Amino acid sequence: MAKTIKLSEENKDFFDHVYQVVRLIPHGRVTSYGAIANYLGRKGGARMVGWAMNASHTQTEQVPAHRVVNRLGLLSGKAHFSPPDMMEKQLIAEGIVVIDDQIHDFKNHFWNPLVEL
DNA sequence: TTGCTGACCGACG
DNA sequence: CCGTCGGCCAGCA
Repeated sequence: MAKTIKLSEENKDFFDHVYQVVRLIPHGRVTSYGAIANYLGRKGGARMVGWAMNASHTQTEQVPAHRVVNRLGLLSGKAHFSPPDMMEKQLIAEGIVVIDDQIHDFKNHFWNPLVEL
């Protein structure tokens, strides 16, 4: 039976929640998989965040997955973009310095949902 | 159904 | 510094 649909601004589904958080990343900022996982309560579930990103292309809404990197500021997921250089290109277009697939001053551009939200 | 993999992270030796 | 292991959970053969 159709019970109360809790579809509010916050969707309780992990994947959808990940997408929403990623979309909230400000322009010119980046975050890490672990930070998102931690924010969602899946402290060790950073892999799931990456998995969600992999499925992000299926979403109608565009997901700025290029703003999500690993905790080292390394563009670990760039190989999943097309072309792979797209991720780096997007970041650079937002004023982020990327050297050798690594974000320069990563901590300076880091956006922590635990703090910002 | 089981078992393995995956855009990760942290701990241990 | 490097290799290895456990944890988290979804998708697929």
